Amino acid sequence: MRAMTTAANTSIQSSPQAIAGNKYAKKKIVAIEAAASVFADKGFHGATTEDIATQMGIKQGSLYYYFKSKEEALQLVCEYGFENHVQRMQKICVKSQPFEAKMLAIITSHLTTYRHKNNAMKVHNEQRLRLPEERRVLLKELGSNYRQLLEATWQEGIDQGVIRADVDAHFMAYSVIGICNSWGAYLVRDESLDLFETIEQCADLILNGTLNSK
Amino acid sequence: MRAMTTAANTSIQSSPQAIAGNKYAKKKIVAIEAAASVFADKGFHGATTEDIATQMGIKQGSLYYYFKSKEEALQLVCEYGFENHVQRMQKICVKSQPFEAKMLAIITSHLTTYRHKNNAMKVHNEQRLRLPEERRVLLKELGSNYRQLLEATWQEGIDQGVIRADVDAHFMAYSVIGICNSWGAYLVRDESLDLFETIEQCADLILNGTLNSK
DNA sequence: TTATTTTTCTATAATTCTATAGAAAAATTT
DNA sequence: AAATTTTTCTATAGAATTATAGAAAAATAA
Repeated sequence: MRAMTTAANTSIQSSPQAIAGNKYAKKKIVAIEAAASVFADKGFHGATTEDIATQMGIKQGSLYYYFKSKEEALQLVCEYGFENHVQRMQKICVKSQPFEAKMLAIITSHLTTYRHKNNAMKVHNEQRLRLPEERRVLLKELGSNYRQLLEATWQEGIDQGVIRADVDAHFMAYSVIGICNSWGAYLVRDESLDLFETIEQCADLILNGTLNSK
Repeated sequence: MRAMTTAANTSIQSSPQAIAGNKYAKKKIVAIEAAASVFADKGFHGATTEDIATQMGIKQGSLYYYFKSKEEALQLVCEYGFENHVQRMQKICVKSQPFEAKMLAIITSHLTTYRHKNNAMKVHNEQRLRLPEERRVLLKELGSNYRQLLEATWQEGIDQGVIRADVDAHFMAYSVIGICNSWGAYLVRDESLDLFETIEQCADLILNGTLNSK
């Protein structure tokens, strides 16, 4: 059985993750979250590997048991922050439901992600461009996936006549992302901000605008 | 006359700026813009003083003729990027004009600033928190000034009945800033984006929302 | 308990970066 | 043209940082 583990190990992945399985994997997540918190605070270049190690209670050199490099750490943080987010988006968009419900779900998902995995999402948005292209392949795919889903949803709304015909789906996709990211950053910064009130206000702004229609 | 210059110099300000007057001041702006461009690209900690010097065609050590430190460079870039912006905001808000015209002017000013002083504004928004508190005194004042003006404008609109009574002026102030910053960043990134179309679309979204009212 | 594996530690090589000092070059004034 | 001032350059001290190697400690399995 040990021989088997070792075999699977070298053939599939030679990382300690594959060897030790659960325990290592769990602490690696702790490491990713520590890195997320430090990167969110100081930025990628402003953060040191010592900061990250200290945050998780180990010494600087020991960090390299979990990351091959500081750059890899940033990559993992970004992917960790963005992956589930996109999956959730897919579930919302696939489901057949009225436009307004969909949009509310999208905004809720986006802002809730900030509240939960706050640091990693923040790092994804603010620091991912510090990564070289090679390390952004997955992130790019996820990102364009996300935008496409959002844009298609707006087009649906237009086609159904729920949304004004002169609205530009592309513009709105970027706007929603912009609004959510900007309020998301506030949500991270200020714990006292009410999540649900913010969600409602964002949805109201995006759908109804602000003019007194009477 | 030389004696006088020297006197004025030591009593008021001992910087070379005060000594050489015009020429130095002009090249200092070149230095600030070079720093802005490099900081915008690589972030404060990711940028080196060598990058900035190279950008303006001088050697690393010579840069210190214009900046006392890299940190001072960031401070000057942020102030340079934000100052005129806030002044313009004040002019718009003081002038008595209908709410909708005011809001359009605000958005136009904000996005136009990006197109022109693009890098410095971008650096102000993305990198100013890398400065220690002491260096952000002026920036903070400018920022809270800006937000207050914006919030007061929204309150005016509500009081006049142009804007729905249930709209939150505070929320809207932050939202406008968020939308403008996010589209501003796109404007910097993508030269081909049409400025005036973007302005119109932003205003339309903020005022009318997207729902088909009929 | 002993052996093995996993995790952390210490120490350090190698590199990079900021800031300074003093010399050199360029520009300006006398 | 000579003297003075301004601007840039070279060289470098000193500090910080990443990543690695091998020893030590802790945890797990035999």
